Amino acid sequence: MARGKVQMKKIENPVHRQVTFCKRRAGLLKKAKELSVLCDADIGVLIFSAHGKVYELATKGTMQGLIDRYMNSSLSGQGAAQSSSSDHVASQQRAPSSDAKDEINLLKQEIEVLQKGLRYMFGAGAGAMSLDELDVLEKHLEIWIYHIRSTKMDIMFQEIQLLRNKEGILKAANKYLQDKIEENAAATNFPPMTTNYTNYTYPLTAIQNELFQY
Amino acid sequence: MARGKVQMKKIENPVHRQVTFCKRRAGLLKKAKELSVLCDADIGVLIFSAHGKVYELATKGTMQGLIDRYMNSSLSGQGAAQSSSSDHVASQQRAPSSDAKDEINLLKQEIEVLQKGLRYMFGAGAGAMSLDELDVLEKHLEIWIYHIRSTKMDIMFQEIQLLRNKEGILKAANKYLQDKIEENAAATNFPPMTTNYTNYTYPLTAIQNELFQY
DNA sequence: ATCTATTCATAAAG
DNA sequence: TCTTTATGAATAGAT
Repeated sequence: MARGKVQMKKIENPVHRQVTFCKRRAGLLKKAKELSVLCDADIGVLIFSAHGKVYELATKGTMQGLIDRYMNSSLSGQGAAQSSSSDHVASQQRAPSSDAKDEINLLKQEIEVLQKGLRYMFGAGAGAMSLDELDVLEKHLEIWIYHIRSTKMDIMFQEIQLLRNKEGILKAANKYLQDKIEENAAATNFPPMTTNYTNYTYPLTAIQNELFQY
Repeated sequence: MARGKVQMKKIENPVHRQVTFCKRRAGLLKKAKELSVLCDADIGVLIFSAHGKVYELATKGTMQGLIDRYMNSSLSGQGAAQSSSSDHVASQQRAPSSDAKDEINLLKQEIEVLQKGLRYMFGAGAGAMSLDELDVLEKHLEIWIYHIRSTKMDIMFQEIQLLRNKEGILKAANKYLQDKIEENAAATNFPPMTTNYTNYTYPLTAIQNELFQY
């Protein structure tokens, strides 16, 4: 960059490091956006600062959406992308159209690993799995758990939304009915009748008030 | 860049677009690694090409690990994010109904305290931990994550129960009010009034029937 | 993939 | 943090 080539190691001066962090973080996110727009790609960036803050960018939808997509693609893409502390490396395609045979073979391999894993879990084949196989198995289990949790969350959240809607409609209906009763009471010209009506409606109002404080 | 300023829109020529995608993708990942090294940050990058390929980079651990970390941090909702094409937003609180809200806030505080503790631990004892100690720590963290997740589940489940109770009581109250109206209608000796009442109650009954089929 | 003319990003300073 | 500026990096277009 400017005024001297930069050394590729951690900047020791905390002030310099912080300043550089801000600048380069902004630069990185800008580059990500540009790549996304220019090349029609969807990009997610997660940055965890040393101090624990999280910065994120999702060029399409939400980060959660991109994560879901990533999880799904790594289900079929398994081994390829190792990324880790150095490389990028692309993983597989998810499109079933082009290489159906390859995909089938991949799935067969996957099933084999998983069957082996199941045997391993039940103690029969302890020691029979290689480290690599165990890595694959671990990744699969993580993804499975992730999917299960995510699905559970979605279902529960949907149910909560549904119940809230029901509640709103019921409250409205209830209010409507009450108004009708009061209206009728007002329309009636017999004082004793009015008293009668209020005796019926008050308890309900009380119930409602309690209810809606949750 | 070179030979003409680039327009910030999708490159229409597919060949140009592909070339630029490769170049800029490499550039972006390089920048991410640099930022990670220079500023001691942990970065994850996910790139979904328009053709469905997935490219990833995780500067520390695995992408799965970074995702887990992201999920947990967005649970405690600190959010210092930014994002451009749309947003970001780091806090995604979901089921806040007064009761559950308090519990969620409590958990958030607890998580924050624990995160501070962890940062302290890592900062103070980095490099000083043995493999066995790290194993113990890892196990603890797993258990911790498990507890966080199951607590989230519990809170959501409680909210569902609460809403179901509310629903039941509201239905009862509604029925009671309807009965009152019908009772009044029967007690009234003016035919036109009776017609009036039924006109009011039928629509509501219809609403209820629809509702309770969910 | 390689080359090169340009624009871009940014380290250091204010 | 924001601005300025000198200079190293990234890269569009061509080969």
